[in-house]
Amino acid sequence: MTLLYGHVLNQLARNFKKKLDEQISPLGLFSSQWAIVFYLAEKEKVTQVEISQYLNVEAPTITRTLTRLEEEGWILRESGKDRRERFVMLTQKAREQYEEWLKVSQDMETETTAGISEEELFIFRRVIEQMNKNLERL
Amino acid sequence: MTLLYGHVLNQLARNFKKKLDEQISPLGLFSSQWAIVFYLAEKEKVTQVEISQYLNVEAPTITRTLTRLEEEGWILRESGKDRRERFVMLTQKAREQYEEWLKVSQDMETETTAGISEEELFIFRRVIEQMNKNLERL
DNA sequence: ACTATATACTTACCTAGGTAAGTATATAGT
DNA sequence: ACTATATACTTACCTAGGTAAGTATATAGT
Repeated sequence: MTLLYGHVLNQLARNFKKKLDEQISPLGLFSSQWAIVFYLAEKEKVTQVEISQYLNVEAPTITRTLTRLEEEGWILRESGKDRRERFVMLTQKAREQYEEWLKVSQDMETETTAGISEEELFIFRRVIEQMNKNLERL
Repeated sequence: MTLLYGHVLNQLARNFKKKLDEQISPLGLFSSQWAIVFYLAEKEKVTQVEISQYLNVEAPTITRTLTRLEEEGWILRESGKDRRERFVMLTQKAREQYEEWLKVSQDMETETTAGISEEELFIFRRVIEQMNKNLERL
């Protein structure tokens, strides 16, 4: 019995993030910020809780990252009728940059999956899904 | 074309780390510290560069984590003849705890891979390896 | 032997993940 | 209606990843 899966998963996730940051941070965003922007582009207007649940990241982390996105002018926040909530949406400026960010990040995905068959990728995704389910139970 | 692999990889790696931290941090170590301790247990005495290369983590991060391990009494550092180097080794105290840490982390691996066939795990590892190779080229 | 370069590590500073506890508002139970 | 509880977000503080630049020592090229 060896320790393996935690280790290799952590390494690959870090490699991916590091390379994406190299590509996308010169365009004004870090990869974790991009994950939020990508979600907002589809959803128009969401609460912080929705972002937190979608990304599976704790609320305080989301608060901090949104503050940075707001300071950079990529998002706006407004309060709803439920005054505990804050709605988040992309600015026009962010929408103008969106295609460029998307291209960089799609290219990363294409490069990453090169030389791997559809069948292998399918199993890869299934294994990840099963592992996530297993971890939820703990 | 969707963005998928970076996202799901990041999520799974975080889930794994979070659960392992829940289990192992009450035993006096965080999961990233455990990765170093696990390596040291096999290697007896290594330089920081060796740790950095093995884990594929930048030197400044290793420096910081080793400082914490030293403060907690889990490792010792001594300088070699090449006075730029610092050799790192486990303390007796750490060796006494080792089996307990190992058990927790092996149990995590077992739980994580439940319900996944050997064949699927084999392909999973191969895909990860190929993705790492692909990313190195970027 | 001398100087430029390389290597090992550190310092300073950034982002991003986490937990624990706090504040303000909404909801549920009576 | 009133009070206890739940919800949404924030603040404070910890670990861990990164880059850029610094220090001290070793090595290579002449």
